Amino acid sequence: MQNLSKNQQIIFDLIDKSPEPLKAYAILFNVQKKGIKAPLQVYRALDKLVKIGKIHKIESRNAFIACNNSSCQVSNATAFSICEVCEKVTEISNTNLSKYLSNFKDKEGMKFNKYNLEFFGLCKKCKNK
Amino acid sequence: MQNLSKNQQIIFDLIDKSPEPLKAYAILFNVQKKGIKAPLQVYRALDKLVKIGKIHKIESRNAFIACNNSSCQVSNATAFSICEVCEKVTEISNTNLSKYLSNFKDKEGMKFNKYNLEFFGLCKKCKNK
DNA sequence: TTACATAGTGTTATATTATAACAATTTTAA
DNA sequence: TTAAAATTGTTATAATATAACACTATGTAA
Ligand SMILES: [Zn+2]
Ligand SMILES: [Zn+2]
Ligand SMILES: [Zn+2]
Ligand SMILES: [Zn+2]
Repeated sequence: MQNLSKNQQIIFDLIDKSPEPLKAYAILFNVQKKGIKAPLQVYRALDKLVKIGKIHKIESRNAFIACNNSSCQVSNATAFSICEVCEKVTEISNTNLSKYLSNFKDKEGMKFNKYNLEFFGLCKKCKNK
Repeated sequence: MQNLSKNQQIIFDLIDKSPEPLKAYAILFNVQKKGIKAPLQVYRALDKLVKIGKIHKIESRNAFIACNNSSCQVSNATAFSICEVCEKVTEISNTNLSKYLSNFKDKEGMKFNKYNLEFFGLCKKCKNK
């Protein structure tokens, strides 16, 4: 559990308090008043935060959310649900699922040290409309 | 099983015969001799081909591969293994896995009509080096 | 404490990926 | 046959991400 650098902390705080995934340039816009002026400064912090598992990238949306799963300190096994109407994203923490996927072997018996799963559908709210 | 339009067919053929996932601008470069000159022409064909399940997008790589799974004619349930060394991508067709994921319910009992799963690790070849 | 490695910062420029907007043509099906 | 839906062509531009270089801060081990 290492300390974050200045830029990493600024960017993590922003993502962590956001109710929705944030895109890199939205982050850039938001942190310019704090002195972070260039895309690279944002992307470097994002890369590091992803690497240490403080945030995750939602690949299908090119957006970033804070990890909500204390046991997920390394970002090697992630699962999300994504509402196709309101774009609400929720990290899924399900022991059964993560066990199943971590132990999954392909046809040739290969196991994988990392996975990312994205479910798509309607969230509860959007379903009841 | 609808027929493909001219541009869709050209682009599908290219992806289908490629041993590796292709990126949109690599596709564009390759089909320029066939008269497809602009990014949008490529992206429109890709969108359609993804929609009808003839190809899939590898989200973490922004690249496209042909579907190798005859039962996967709609692209609503996809799984891939990706080698982090040589970038080889293989579509996984595993009844047990797809059943498990299609029936998965989250904490609130929600089911999802669609998912995409990407495994990362070393392919057989890269592992034995 | 010095020196070395590692990680982080700041900056400019540029590469890569993807869509907006508009006009025309072709295909499909009632 | 005619109207809707799908596809095409084109120019311009938006959005996402990295290269390259110079410098600074931090940790660590002699
Ligand atoms: Zn997490
Ligand atoms: Zn919703
Ligand atoms: Zn498929
Ligand atoms: Zn490999």
